[in-house]
Amino acid sequence: MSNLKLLAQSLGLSITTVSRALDGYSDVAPATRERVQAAAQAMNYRPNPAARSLRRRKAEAVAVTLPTEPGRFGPPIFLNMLAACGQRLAEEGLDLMLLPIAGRTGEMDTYRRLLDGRRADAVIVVRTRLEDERVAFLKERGIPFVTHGRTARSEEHAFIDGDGEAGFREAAQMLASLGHRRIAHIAAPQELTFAHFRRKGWRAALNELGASEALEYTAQPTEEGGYEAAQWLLQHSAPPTALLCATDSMAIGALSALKERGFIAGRDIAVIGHDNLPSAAFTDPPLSSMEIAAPDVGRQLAEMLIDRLGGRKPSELQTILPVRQVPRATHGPAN
Amino acid sequence: MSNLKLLAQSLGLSITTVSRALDGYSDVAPATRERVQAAAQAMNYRPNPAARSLRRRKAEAVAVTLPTEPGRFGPPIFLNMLAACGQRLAEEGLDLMLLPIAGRTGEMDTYRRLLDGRRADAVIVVRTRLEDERVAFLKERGIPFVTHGRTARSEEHAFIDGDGEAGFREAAQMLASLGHRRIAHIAAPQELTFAHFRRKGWRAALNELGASEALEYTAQPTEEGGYEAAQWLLQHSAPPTALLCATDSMAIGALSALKERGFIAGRDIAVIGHDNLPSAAFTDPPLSSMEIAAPDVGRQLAEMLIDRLGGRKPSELQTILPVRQVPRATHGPAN
DNA sequence: TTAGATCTCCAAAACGTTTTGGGAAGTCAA
DNA sequence: TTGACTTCCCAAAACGTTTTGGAGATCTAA
Repeated sequence: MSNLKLLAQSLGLSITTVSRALDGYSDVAPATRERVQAAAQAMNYRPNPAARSLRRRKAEAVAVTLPTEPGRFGPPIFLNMLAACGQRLAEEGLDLMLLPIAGRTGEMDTYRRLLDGRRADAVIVVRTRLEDERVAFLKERGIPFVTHGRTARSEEHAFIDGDGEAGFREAAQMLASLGHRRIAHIAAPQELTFAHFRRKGWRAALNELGASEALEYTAQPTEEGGYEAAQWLLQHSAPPTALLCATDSMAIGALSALKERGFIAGRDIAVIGHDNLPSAAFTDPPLSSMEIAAPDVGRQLAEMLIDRLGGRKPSELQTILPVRQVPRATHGPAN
Repeated sequence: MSNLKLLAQSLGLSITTVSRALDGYSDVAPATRERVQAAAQAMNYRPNPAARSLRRRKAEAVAVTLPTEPGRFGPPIFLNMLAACGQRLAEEGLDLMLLPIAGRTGEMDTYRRLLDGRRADAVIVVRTRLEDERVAFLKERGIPFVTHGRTARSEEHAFIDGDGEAGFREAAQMLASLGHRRIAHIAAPQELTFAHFRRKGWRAALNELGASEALEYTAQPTEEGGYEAAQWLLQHSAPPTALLCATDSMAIGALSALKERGFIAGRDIAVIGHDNLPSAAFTDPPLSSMEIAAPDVGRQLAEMLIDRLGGRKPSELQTILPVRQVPRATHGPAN
């Protein structure tokens, strides 16, 4: 409603001085600055964001693109993470834009539109794949970005990720120490980075243990996928005694398949998931899981974006967060 | 990168003409228009959004404010709804901004900042309460908005909502027809609109049935809340034979409490939830639930916002979507 | 043939900031 | 007293659109 011109008039100052006073330049007298600040407060002045970004040639916004295609979208906590991220960004005057994209094909179109149109100064890339063309595109254009999850070329860009590899290795080792020898993995599609690392951790543990066979089944990271995988694994000639699942959603599906066959998880067969979903504590039996040990991934993500926009180098902005085991009742000893 | 000036120069036309040609005004010759369009395409021209909204005095954006306070945020499908909404808005050239807000107090501050700063042309209000100060504020300021969920003064504003009342009435009636007489309700806090209507539907059914008592317990709409509620209800002197839960999350918590007491849902006691969470089909036994019968709530929400921005009256933009029962295995007959 | 209507086009003025390049006092040192 | 520095302020030029208010042609009707 009110703008710099009005403010300047009412103060008997020039627009320039008012602007500089509010921006904290040193070339305005302390007394004037205070006068200006008081008036701005009184008139409830807020700089017009459009005018500001037109002049500054910055959008003052960060975009996160959401692949909507495969129906479901990641763990439910995801929105909370975005909210936390947005909250921190807001403190810096940055808006968080949600950019949904149609299919895998439309994805790059959206990116181009986004960047040709200068609608965002930086981008958050989620649901990263090992070979991710979005990352390639952003790097080529020189747009600052942070990925949520690593890629095959992580050393070249900023990212934040949980150490799924260590988590799964640890979980598999624990299962082994409980006497399990046939520890199967219910994997998510391997082009997804998180799936790749979780599987890798499981494999590493098996290798260390000198396991001869490594039973696994890949499915969609949903309850359906986990159900299907468990069914397949259980009808194997030498069925596994433990199921290490890429996600809690899959683990919940697996639990359902086990129940159908009369197995009791934690007694007849061990099950462990990842994500520590809110409902994980309320499955029957309560699901053993693991989770990123940091309470504020969203905030850290925001912090990295801010640093990146401030010119900090990508190589200094690479965070791998430790994963903590959340043992419950589905991972008893082997029989 | 390229702008109207460059485009105009390369075509030997004025900026005005180029602008009007691209905007489809009738005062530019068809031949010229085509020439301009071709050139724009070739130079990959995109209007600068900041300049455009500065001049048009519109933000070309819609904001949705996310209460982050009570930790968890609504059903997991919520993000998908937002994505669908954003996708439709994008077709109209509108951005979707995520505005996280700290506490209930910070909420109004954020609204003020948002609107004084002209950062959004319209607002989506989620997690509505019956008496919602956000709605009052927006109405007073005359900002177009659509609420996701009704309020006590719904007739005065645009909203989209599921018919939870009918859904819960129907569910209670079905339970009664199965012989249940003590149908308890696990309620969510009644200031939340959805909770109010679901409870209302349950009460209506009980009244129609001439039930003398109406057992209920209110808790947070989480698994923990449902667990706590079920525990309380079961130690009643005349315990219920059916639990009608405000949300699936609560129902999942309730299932866990039942299991602990050795009850089998669907045989010893009936349980029904609402939302049809992805995991509802994989609880043990699979959870009977209900859901909004429309596949595209997000898109409809976007459509209403667009209409509202186009000047359509709120009274014409009020959608109550039917709720469909999703019967599974937790609602057997009474013993 | 001419007055008016119709077609095309355009110069210039916004929109509200930030930033550049000073300018006018006042201060200090010599 | 003078010249060089500071200190505090400002006019004007961007930034890239859209919109206003015409101006020249060309066409139409009498």
